[in-house]
Amino acid sequence: MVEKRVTGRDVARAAGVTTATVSNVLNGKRNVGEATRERVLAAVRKLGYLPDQNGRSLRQRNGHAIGVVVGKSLSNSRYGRTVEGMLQEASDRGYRLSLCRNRIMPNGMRDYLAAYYQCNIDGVIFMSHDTEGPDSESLQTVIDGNIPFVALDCQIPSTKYSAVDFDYRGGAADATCNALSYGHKRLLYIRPSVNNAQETLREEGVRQACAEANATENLIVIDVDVQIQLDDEFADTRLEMSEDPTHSYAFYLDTTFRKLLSGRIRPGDAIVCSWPGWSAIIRSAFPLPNVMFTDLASESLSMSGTDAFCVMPNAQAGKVCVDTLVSLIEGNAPQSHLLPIRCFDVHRKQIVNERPTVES
Amino acid sequence: MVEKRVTGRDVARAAGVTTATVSNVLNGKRNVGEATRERVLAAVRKLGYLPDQNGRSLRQRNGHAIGVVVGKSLSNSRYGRTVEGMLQEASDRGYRLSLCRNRIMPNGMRDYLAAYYQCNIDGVIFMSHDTEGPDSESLQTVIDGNIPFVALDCQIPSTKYSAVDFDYRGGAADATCNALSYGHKRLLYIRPSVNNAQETLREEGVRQACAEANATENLIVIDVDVQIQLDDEFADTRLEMSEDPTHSYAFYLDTTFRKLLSGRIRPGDAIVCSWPGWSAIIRSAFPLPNVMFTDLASESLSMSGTDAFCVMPNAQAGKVCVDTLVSLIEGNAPQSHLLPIRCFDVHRKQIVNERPTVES
DNA sequence: CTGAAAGCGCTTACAG
DNA sequence: CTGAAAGCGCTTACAG
Repeated sequence: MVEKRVTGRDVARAAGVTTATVSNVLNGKRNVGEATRERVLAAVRKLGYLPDQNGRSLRQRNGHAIGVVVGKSLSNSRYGRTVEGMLQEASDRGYRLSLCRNRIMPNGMRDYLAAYYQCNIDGVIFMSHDTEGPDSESLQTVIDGNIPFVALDCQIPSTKYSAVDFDYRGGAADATCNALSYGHKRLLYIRPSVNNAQETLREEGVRQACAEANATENLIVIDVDVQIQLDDEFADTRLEMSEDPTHSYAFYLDTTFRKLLSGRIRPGDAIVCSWPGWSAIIRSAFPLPNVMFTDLASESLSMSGTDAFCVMPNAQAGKVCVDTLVSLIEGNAPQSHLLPIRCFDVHRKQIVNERPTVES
Repeated sequence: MVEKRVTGRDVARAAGVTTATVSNVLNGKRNVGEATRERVLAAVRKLGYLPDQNGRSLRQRNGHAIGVVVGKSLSNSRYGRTVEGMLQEASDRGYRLSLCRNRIMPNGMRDYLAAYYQCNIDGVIFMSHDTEGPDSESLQTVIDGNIPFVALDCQIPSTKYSAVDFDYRGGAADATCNALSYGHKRLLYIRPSVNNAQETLREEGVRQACAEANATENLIVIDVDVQIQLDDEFADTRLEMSEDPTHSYAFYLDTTFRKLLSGRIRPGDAIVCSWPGWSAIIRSAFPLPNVMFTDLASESLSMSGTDAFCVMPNAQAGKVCVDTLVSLIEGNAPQSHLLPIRCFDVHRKQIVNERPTVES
């Protein structure tokens, strides 16, 4: 596309040196005389030389790029935020971010593994979608091939690759503890009827906090069928494409909550919801006095519809993933990280860092 | 990392041919005898050969990758959705997606231009953030260098590069027309006090629809100061990092709306909001009867707090961008696209495709 | 401290 | 229809 590419040879000629010296000046691998160095740098500036990364990668046997498996989930702002954190950290560390899916290629291999073997990427960050991790066959390939691999939010610890996870249990416990501190009689915990590690841990956290506050008998757990969202990869694509707008997630939830919760919420209840935005929908459907809402996760507009919510450290998770992966690529041992989830109380305007004293 | 890389030479040896033949079989560039072809493919399968893309790119002078400038905006679900559309289309077309920012490098060049000159990417899709496009110097570089370039949502048409834009005017007109069709006395249009193409077009659409319905005297335009969000790149990072949670966007908006709109909303009003989620916040702050809300944009949970909203064709925009860019890379002329924005009415449960008849 | 040369893995004219 | 060879642009031992 460009008429005349500037190459290392052009710079060498202009500076009166060889391409080896140009390379050594730019990469600082070995000592170069000050005068020569200056001449080379001047030529680089003058010609606007930017080394071709393909030649570099071919020779060095690494691509200076990280593959990020985003699955079907990038429209979820949570994952977007995570990728943003990754992007910042990766560019600071001289790595590019290359997006992958989790699709099976014609040869039966997942696309992100193929990208690795094709030397497009030096390692993989696998972002799970609702703690759904990589398939076991791919995981075995990762282990056998010693592929630098970070599993984000997959809840599958291993000594063979790195893992970054969220402390769902602790976050839920803190949030529940905060809710109980307001002295409401009952605690309704509304969770999706899906069985994954995330929801199991959250429920454990809720139960644990209730037990510690001697409020186990006040806890009512309500399961919500969210099948529609989990089954249909293209639910909101259909909305977007105007093909079947009534299947929208929020519309479905609103309808579902109205049916499911009718007559079950009472004034004076404390309500803890597993997923972001649920508080606002339920509050708007059941405008009862003296009900305290908490979401165990948050989206951008969460604050307007709830009294407290957990803040997912998504950007931080992205950074930690990149750090951990680069460490693996450099030959270090795998690490595991468990990131804390903080609960923010809208009225008290503060993070509930430690569990507040219960006033029951 | 991998102990023993499988190379084209290994395949050639196993099949009793030269590397040239292996390449020709895999790329289908020239005719290869059926028997030879079978032998090569068998060897490829047996050895699990995946060609190194660096060697390929170095020789072919292109990287089979597209750069996407995501700026500071990927945590906005709208842009995540767009990237999702790009990813699907790009992988279908054999291109990788490489994330770029819009940062100035030490040499004074934007990172996405550097990536192009380093042959990391074959072209650029520039996703604007609130119709904020590339700086004019970079744009000149793009034009002078004949760099394949697609400006998404930048509202800066040119014959030198491609542009994909949204029909904000048409969407706003349709939505306003739909709101007027309910026969409310007044129409309050609540828009951010920012001067960009997007907001200008939306207001034009609103005014145009009012004029066509002879309702211009019923229109009241209210500007909202959203300075906090536009000024502070890290507003929600601070929230996430627990550094200053009270500056959250939603919290700020809630407070602002309560002050700004106090006493100005009356039962029986129709309210049109420029940005997604505003309807829900305002409705919850002013629970008045018989008020009809419309958002001129949508997020995932929009439906629960509003009566009608515009649906941004984000995934489609992503696909169109990739198609357009690939066409440019292949040497075709630049194109311009204007994507329609549909308005969805929650009660009528349908897309307002054509403007409904006004019943005033 | 610097140069001449080899080679990373691929594709593509050039011969036959 | 297939092979032998050149070369994409870089980095890195190897000499000096």
